[in-house]
Parts: sequence; structure tokens; C-alpha cells
Amino acid sequence: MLISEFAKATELPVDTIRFYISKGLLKPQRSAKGGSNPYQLFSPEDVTAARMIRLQQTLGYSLREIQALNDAYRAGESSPARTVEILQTQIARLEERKAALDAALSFLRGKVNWIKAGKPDTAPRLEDYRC
Amino acid sequence: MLISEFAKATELPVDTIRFYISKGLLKPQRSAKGGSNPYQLFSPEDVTAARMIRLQQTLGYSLREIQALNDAYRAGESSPARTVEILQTQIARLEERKAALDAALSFLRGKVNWIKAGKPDTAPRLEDYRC
DNA sequence: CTTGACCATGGAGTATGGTCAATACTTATA
DNA sequence: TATAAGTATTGACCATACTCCATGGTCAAG
Repeated sequence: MLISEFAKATELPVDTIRFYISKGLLKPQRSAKGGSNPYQLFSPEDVTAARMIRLQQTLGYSLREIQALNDAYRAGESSPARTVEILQTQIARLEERKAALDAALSFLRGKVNWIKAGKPDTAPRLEDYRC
Repeated sequence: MLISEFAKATELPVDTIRFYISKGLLKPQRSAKGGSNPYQLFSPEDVTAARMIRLQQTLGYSLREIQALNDAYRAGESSPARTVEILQTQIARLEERKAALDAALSFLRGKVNWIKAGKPDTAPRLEDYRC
């Protein structure tokens, strides 16, 4: 399929697809057509690859990491043990972020309670926010 | 104090301080000294303001939001009820992020279990990662 | 009064993940 | 065959949060 059809299949903007190609995340074939600048031909596997990229993004990987991960995978540098290792590294990263988020949340909740209970008719001052 | 002392007091790089000033997040006074380009003079309140900014960043606010928040605060557009409202909005935002993080984490953990239990001697394929 | 340390400004560069626009070529349709 | 629609490439631009650099002015010590 051509890029516009691929865009519909993946629900990605054409510009984003071209951006991914420029970054080496997608590597469609080139058709014989198109003279100079031959057209890019996308396969169903490319659709799968694009969905994989979006999934990996939701899993917290950067495009750079996704490229490295998928290139290594395509090169056959992959095994169940290695995959588990990679996944657990990411689990640890996300848990760190979650802990930071939890700390922020408990701070914010503490402030809400402090304001509600403390001095309800005094505007809180900057100083009240100190850690 | 001058900017280098302020940098030590806040543990912020001088460049970052200048960046914050350029964005209107810090508004130090100008000394009479310095001819054209008078020197910037920082007060203890500026140190507090800088710490406040860093705290707000850890609470998930962008610099743009911090500026709006603090400008409104300085303008006296602040009340306990409004502050609670703002804090609760941020709590809701962070909870959304946390939910996304939790979804990613359970996906990753599920994959780890799937690989460990499933077909231990088969390299996982791209297709196995689909949602 | 010179030298070095410190200060200010403006603009460029970095990283991330796109988004848009200009130009030029090709293909399909009428 | 002319015209519209689709395609490729290049490079600019957006937002976020810095970081670095070149230039030039200023201040304090010797």
C-alpha cells in the first residue's frame, strides 16, 4: 500500500510516518514506480511495526530506545532471558516515576487537608508551601 | 546578593537563573551599579521563590503554569478555596498519569510472566506484543 | 591603571516528538 | 493532453527546559 492508505491503516498522520521513516523506525520498500523519488510501499508487517511503536511509546520508551530495541530484535539479538531483562529494566524505571508521582500526590493532598483544616480564612502564603 | 551568590544559595546554575528571569519566573531588583546593564540584586525572598519553583516542578507543573500560578498569587488572586481547587486539579492530572503508568506496568509484568511461563525456549515475536 | 573576576545580553545549540510548507515530480482521470 | 491528486525531499518551525558561547561592560585588588 502507499503512504496515504498506510496512514489510514495505522491512524497516524502522513507526516508522522515520514518522520518515523527518517528516524529509521519504519523501513518500507521502494516501488519501481515514482521515477526519481520512488514511492514507498508499506506491507501489513509495517502496520504491525507501527502499532508496535505506538505500544512501546505508551510503555514509556523514547523513539530512540524503540529504534535500538527493534533493530536489535530484527538482528536476532533477542532471547526470552534478554527480553525479560529489558522488560524488568523498564518496570523499574516506571516504578521510579510512579514513586515520584506518589510523593507529589501525597504532598498535594497534604496541602489540601492543611488548607481545609488549618486557617480557613487566611490566604496561604508562599512560605506555607515549603517542603 | 549578586547572581553568583544566589546561584549557590539556590543550588541552581547561573544560566538557569537567567533563563527563569527571562521567562518572568524571577524578578530580581536592579542595582544602581552596572552602568548600562545594571546588576541584578537578589533578596532572600527570591531564594524562597526559586525553591518554590523547583517544588512546583516536582509537583508536575510546567514553567508556564508556574509563572501563571505565581503571578496570580502575587496579584492577590488567591483564596483558600481557589488554592484547593488548583491543587485538586493537579491531583486529578497526576492521578491520570499514574493510571497510565499502572496500565503500562501491568502490561510489562504480564509480558514477563507470559514469557517466563509460556514458551521458555521460543524467542518472543513482535506479534506477541500486541495489545 | 591594569588585570582578572564577575556581570549582562543576545543568539545559537541540544534533545524530544512532532507539524507544516515549498518545491518538484508522478500518476490517474477526464 | 491537461489537470488534479498523490508522493518525495528539504528545511523551517513549534513547545519544553535548559545550556553554552561570544561580546562587551563593570568592579575591586594590587
